Amino acid sequence: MKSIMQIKQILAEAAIGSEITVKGWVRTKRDSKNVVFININDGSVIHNIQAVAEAGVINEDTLKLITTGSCVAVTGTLIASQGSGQKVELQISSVQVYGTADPDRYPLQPKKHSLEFLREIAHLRPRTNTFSAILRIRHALAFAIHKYFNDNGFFYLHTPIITGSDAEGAGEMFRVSTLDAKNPPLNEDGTVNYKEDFFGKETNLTVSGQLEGELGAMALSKIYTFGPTFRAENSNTARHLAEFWMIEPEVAFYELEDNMALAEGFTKYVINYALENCADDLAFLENRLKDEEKSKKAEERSELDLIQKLRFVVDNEYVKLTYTEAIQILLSSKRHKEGKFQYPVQWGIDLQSEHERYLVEKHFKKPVILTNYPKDIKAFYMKLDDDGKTVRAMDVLFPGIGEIIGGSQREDDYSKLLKRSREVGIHEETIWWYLETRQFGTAPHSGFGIGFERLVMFVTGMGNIRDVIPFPRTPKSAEF
RNA sequence: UCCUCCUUAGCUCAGCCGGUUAGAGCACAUGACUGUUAAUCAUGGGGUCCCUGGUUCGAGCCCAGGAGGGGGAGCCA
Repeated sequence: MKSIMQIKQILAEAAIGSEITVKGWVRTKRDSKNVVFININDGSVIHNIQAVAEAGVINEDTLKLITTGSCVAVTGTLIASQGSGQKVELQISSVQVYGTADPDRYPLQPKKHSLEFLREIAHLRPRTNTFSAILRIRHALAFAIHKYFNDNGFFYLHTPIITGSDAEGAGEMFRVSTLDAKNPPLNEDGTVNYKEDFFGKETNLTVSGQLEGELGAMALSKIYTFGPTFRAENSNTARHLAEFWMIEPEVAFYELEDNMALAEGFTKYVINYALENCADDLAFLENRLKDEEKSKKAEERSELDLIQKLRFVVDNEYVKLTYTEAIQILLSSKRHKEGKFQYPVQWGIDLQSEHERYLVEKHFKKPVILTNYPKDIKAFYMKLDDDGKTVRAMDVLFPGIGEIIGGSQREDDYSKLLKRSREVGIHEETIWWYLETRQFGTAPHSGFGIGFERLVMFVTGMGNIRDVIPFPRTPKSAEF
């Protein structure tokens, strides 16, 4: 009996001489008078398998249908390759064409395409080496995240996607409604009457599962969320999506220091997992980046190759310092003294990208965890420090990506939390359920959020977040 | 949302000071080739110069408006 095997399996374990059927998509076909070569990829691994046929084995009509992008099933015998590019190849005995791909219309050619062009054909780009590698790494990272938390006693908590709370303050929200947009029911004062809406109130897509995550942590002690998150911000950058995936651990009895250790251990684990399980894909992306760097000026080239860079993060301790210490470093920097920062540096400012980049990429040259920010530039739920000026916040900054994690120890004192929420204008009737956790068995606890796509960007070395998610959603763009 | 750059063949791009019939490489088609590696060689087909309006004897090129995209900033993850 012929076995259907994935190319990954064949290359790893199939015995010479075995009869095999490969099913996949044709990358290239090369033929000469006596022999034809077909390179097939099935997405299981970055490598293709080369199938070979002597002239006459495949009839001419079938051969014509085998073009770049077509889908085929090839049956044959695995033999040692005479060529130098591969160890084994499939000696074809029969070919079935599942689906043709008209070369005049199929947009993927056996050549390099720009990432911008591939974004316009997002329905086909997973068939390229670059995107299949990214998608495999994305999968591996997602799996590693669940594995890390599971192995460390965390429970996966599903927080709501549609939320009735509008108090997270994490950004603009997408409204969820079944009301007739052209003719909504109105109140007497002319405003929309959401009592008539599906849920009987205004609802939105979630911008964060954190508040609900805290509810879980107050029962299960260690939880994490991993789900889609939506922000209706008009952000047009290579680092923002309107729909992205976020991981948010929340842990009872953790203080800020424990939270920092969790963030460091977690990121190192998942990056190391990719290094150990995605070596071929990472090597491919590293070479791709090297090619790209050749067209850059020498001073803009990165000092480390992709894999070296990932190793470096895994092998070195993150720098930990307070916001106040960071401001001091910036103030005493040559760049500040020469007036080269575009934005002024002063205690109390929210650090700008240029400041974060200076700290991470120039000063320390490794991941940095900044803590204890001024309370006025951070969220209402962060625990106030004893000095009354700063909060127990932490941001993890990665080279090239910037902020990859934002987190904090949460305010567990009911009266302080209530006071702070009033100060920032959040009505207690909208978050009464959140406030109650501080009235019923409150506990010190901490957590953070990490943008999944930003992590995938860092691991793959991709420069645009639209290229690490299969179907990016950004302002003015929701194709596919 | 702001600043900035870009839009010419399927793709990546060139196109001089505004002047005849808009070019190249790759891709594609056809042919050649005794095992190729994004094969090679030869030949060939292929254009709404993003859209609208304007200036001009004449616009791919200049001007105005619009659309789409890239990079940077803000906001953040």
